[in-house]
Order: sequence, then structure tokens, then C-alpha cells
Amino acid sequence: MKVIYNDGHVDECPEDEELHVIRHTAAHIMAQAISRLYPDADFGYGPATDNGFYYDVDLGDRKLDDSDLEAIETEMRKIVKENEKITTFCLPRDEAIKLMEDRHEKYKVEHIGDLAEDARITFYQQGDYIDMCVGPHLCYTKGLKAFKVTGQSGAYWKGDKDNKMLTRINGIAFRTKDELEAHMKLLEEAAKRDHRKIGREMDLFMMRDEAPGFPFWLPNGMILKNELIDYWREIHTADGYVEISTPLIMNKQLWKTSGHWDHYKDNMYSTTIDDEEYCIKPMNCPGGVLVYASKPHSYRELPIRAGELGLVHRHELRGALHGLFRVRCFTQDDAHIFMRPDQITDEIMGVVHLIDSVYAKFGFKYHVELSTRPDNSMGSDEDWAAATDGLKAALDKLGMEYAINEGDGAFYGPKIDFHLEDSLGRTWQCGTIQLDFQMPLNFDLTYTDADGSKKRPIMIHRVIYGSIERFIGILIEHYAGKFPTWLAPCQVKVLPVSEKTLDYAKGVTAALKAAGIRATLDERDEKIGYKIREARSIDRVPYMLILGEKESEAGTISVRDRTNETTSRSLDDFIADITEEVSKRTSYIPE
RNA sequence: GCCCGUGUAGCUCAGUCGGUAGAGCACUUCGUUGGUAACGAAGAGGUCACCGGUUCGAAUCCGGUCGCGGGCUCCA
Repeated sequence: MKVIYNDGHVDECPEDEELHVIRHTAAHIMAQAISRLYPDADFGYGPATDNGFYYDVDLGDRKLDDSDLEAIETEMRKIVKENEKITTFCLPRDEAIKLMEDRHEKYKVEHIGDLAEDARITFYQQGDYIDMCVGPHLCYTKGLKAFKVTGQSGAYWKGDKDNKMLTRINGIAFRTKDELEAHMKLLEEAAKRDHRKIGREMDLFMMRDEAPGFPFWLPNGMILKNELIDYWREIHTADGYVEISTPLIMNKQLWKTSGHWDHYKDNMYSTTIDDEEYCIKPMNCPGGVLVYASKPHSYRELPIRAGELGLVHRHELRGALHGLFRVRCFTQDDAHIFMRPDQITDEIMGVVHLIDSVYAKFGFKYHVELSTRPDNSMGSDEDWAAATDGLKAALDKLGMEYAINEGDGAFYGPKIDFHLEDSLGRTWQCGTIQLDFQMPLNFDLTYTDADGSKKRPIMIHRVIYGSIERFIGILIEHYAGKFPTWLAPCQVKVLPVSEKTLDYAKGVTAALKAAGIRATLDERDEKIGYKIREARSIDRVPYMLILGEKESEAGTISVRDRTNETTSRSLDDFIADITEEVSKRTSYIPE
């Protein structure tokens, strides 16, 4: 694929950059189409994205509807068909500003003002459309072979909520129609797996208008939640953690000391008790700190690893709420590790190993990012540097690759974020490891060192699931509701063929339950095909037992699993196998 | 909080030009006793999100509030 670079030379494009160039060119073609249809349009930024492109446009008071988006797409197809030649040129700063001013591109003029004094200001042109851009681009508009305008939304100019909101018009683009088609299929599949839909179908959780952002957990969802918690407790106990639980509501003074009042006030719910102000905890750390501070500690005791399944409440903006992915009340699988400076690397490595083993259990791949000091943060530069170096040292020692996320740390310390990849290739931020010198300082935490002197411990905050609620949402979509047997709310559904074998089915169900298996009996007066259909498509059970006269007479069971393979076997055999599968928490890696 | 869209039965959705509501599934009852992805019939179920306005009359038109969806910002 040939592309034109901003110095005017045409060359073969490296393969891994092709999609980016196609999408970026698609953005230009869309802008050209928009400027033809709406000559007053003022253009902001128009970059390529993961699957396509967008352009932010100021359309004045004009509102677009679906037919307008169709018109834009049609106009784009026209431009592609016209096969305009794409050219490039470079202007000195003042001439660049003049050109953009002449074309009434006020956002582009502002953009030039943000660029370095000596920046090369390059432009690309196709027909009478000119856009300031570093390129490269396709050489002809006909190179755009597969695209779609997908929708519109609002977006702040330069991403700043104090700026004007522009209209963002989104599109997707691929190399070929087949690739575009495949992407549409993926979106369809993702919609089928939507955790809000499956959560309703499987009776896992519900949302109510009476409590926006506060999920209700139904019996089936509680099974999932409790299984995840049991697993969590087991591995943490094995890793030397102890468990604590701290109050949901604590005096506002505590939150002032911790720094949350200064840095997190807008997200905190509060209440008044006996004329005193109290806050509902948005994080668990101050509670954990009070537990540590409740008695003196020796250097010999450290590290202390205190886990807490803490229910936190945060006032999230209502426009941000989204199923279980963004709620106002959630359970963090938190832990705070209090340690000596010489223990930092080992402790972080220990947490990384724990996180790695949990993600592997669910068949997730993941990547790691290191987030550094944000603008609105507390503490000295030296402490931040030491903490950041500590995290880097551990990652380097583990030989892990990581990207740096500048300015994205917590207000009290830098963090390592784990982004896991689900079965559809989407990524989610779940685990984090945060190193904190501030909280121990604010609460004057100490331990007695070998020489009898008081020393300041260092603290790690870490989560693995992140939020159990969000993690369950991710698992629902990852597995499409087809949970591995150890997690499945219903592990075995017993389906009598007719009323004649109902008693036999009752006996089998009772035996399964007695063996600790979550079995339910479908007693309804329906045909066997109907019961199978529902057990598969709604309940999504790992195993169905079909029991008719053949089985009741022979004293056997007919087992149908998720692959639709059906086997005839003895109940004792089946119980032994499923018990082993559950106790080992055998992974089920979704297709 | 901001932009756009949207709200009708438990779920998925129809409802024309303004004339006080409809389907399928689910549910209940009855019949049916069935063999691996939907057995048949009947019944019940709605202050059309809420508040206000226009109108002889509003699910329908207008305004506001709330919820929901797609984004922005933010984030576990």
C-alpha cells in the first residue's frame, strides 16, 4: 500500500501502520463530506481510533439525526468514487495561521498556537478540502475501501470539560469489506453477551430506578459472588494474608487526615450523626490504617498483609453509570500491606504472582501499565520518585514489559495497573498495586526497628478483581454466561422426560444436592425438547441430566454437556467427576 | 455534570392524522405423558416513567423532572 508522507514523498507503508493511515484518511474524507454538506462546519480534531476514526465538528446550532449521518456516508462514498488525488504541502507558521483563518477554521488556528514555535506545519489536500495534518495519508481517496459512519456523540474540545462541546461523528474503517464484516459480527456477538441482558436472563442481579447505580444481587448472582469470594479467601490465606472488616461510616475528621476530603470530596456521600459529620467510605485504606495503628508493631511482624472485602460507595456522575461496569456501590477485594522499605520488591512481586495466578484461572491474558504522579496529589517529590522506582524495580526484576501512563496515579501514590483481555479481545482495567508513603505519614504510623528506633512503614494498596461487581460483569461477557462449573449458579439441571419418571428425577436431584452439587429439577409439565432448550439458552447450565423410563429402569443417568455430547452413565460416577471438577475449580476457557 | 437519542405488560416490541391500548414469549388453569433446542387451548396481566401545559379530548403535541442507551469527562 502506497502512502504519501508530509515531505511529499510516496512510499510503501509498513504493514502495521496501514490501518492507521486508512482510518486517518477516512477521517479526512468524512470532514470533506461534512464541509460539502454543511459549509459552516468548524473542524476540531479528527484522528484514527482502535477500529475506525472520528471527527469533532462545531456545527453551530445544527443537530444531526440518523438521516444526516446517512447523507454524510453517501457523500463520502461519492468522494471515494471521484478518486481525488491527495497531496501535501508545508507552510511557515504565520502563513499556516493565515490559511486557516481565511478558511474560518478557528479550532485549527488555536491548535497551531499550541504547537512548538519551530514546528513544521504541514497540510494535506484533496480537491478543495485542506486539513492541517502530519500524515501520512493514502495517495488517492479510492484507497478507502471499507467503512461506515456509525453514530454521533458529544465530545469536549481538547477533552476538557470546561470547553465547548463539539459534535463527534464516529466511523469504522478496515482494509477490506471482509474485515469490516468480521468487525460487525464481533459487535453483534458482544451485544449478545451484554452482561445486562444475560444478568436479567439468568436472574443474577437487577437494577431499579429507585437506586440508580446500586445493584441488587439476586440468589443466582450471590452464588457467583460467594464462589469468587471463597476462592479469594483460600488463596489469600495460603499467601499469608489476614482478613479484617472496617466500618462503612466514619467521622469526617478521619477523611481529612487521610487526604480524601481534600482530594475525593466530590465523590463521597456523607451523613450527620448526633450533629457530627460522617462520610461513607469511598475507599478502605483509612480503616485498614486504623487497624494497624491500634497497637505498636515490631519490625519482626512485618509485612502485615491485611485483606478486606470492603463495600465502598462513590458518587459517580449519572451519565457515567453503566450496568455493573460503573456503579456507585461496589465491593473491593482490597488488601493493605504494611512493610519495611527492604521488603518492597518482594512484596510487589508476591502480589504480581497472585494476580497472575487468578487471571490465568479465568483464561485472561493481560498487560501492565505503570501510572505516575498526577497533578492533584499529596506528598514530596522524593517520596514519589522512591515509590515509582520501587514499582519499576519490581517489574524489571520480574522481567515484565509495561507501558508508562504519565500522571494517572492515585493521589497518594503511583500504581501498577493490570489490564485484562477477555474472550472477545476487549481490555478491562481490574487489578492495581499502589505504593503509598503518604498514608503512613498522615497517620504517623510506626514500627520499632531492630535498634529500638521508631521507623515509618510503607504501605501497599492492592486489588485483584478490582471490584467484584465489575469483575462479575466482565466474567459474564467473557463466558457469555456459560460459567465454569465451579461458578455456575446451577451446575446440574435434572430434566425428567415425563411425569412418569418424576419420582426417579427427584431421587437423583436429592442425591446430587446431598453431594453438595447445585442441582435443580425442572418439574414443569413440558416436553423434553422445551426443557433442554431453556436449560441451555437461558440457564446456560454445564450439565443436563435427561431422565426417562430407559434410565429409571436401568438405574442410570443420561448426561448432556455443553458440547451437546450425551453419555449414559452411573450417578455415582457423575457425582465423583463433577465433584472433582468443582473442587479443582477447573478452568473453562471460552471459545 | 455535558451532547445526542430514548421510556407502552415481567421480557422483546407494534400502536397511522390526537378519539381513554395490542402481539409474541414468560405467568396461571385445563387438556396432553412426551426421548435430546419451542405440545395445544383458555385466562389473568397496563395511572402508556412522573409532573405540568395545549386541546372538547393526549400513549401520541409542547415544557420540566427522573430513569435508561450511545458517547464526552471521570473511574474499580
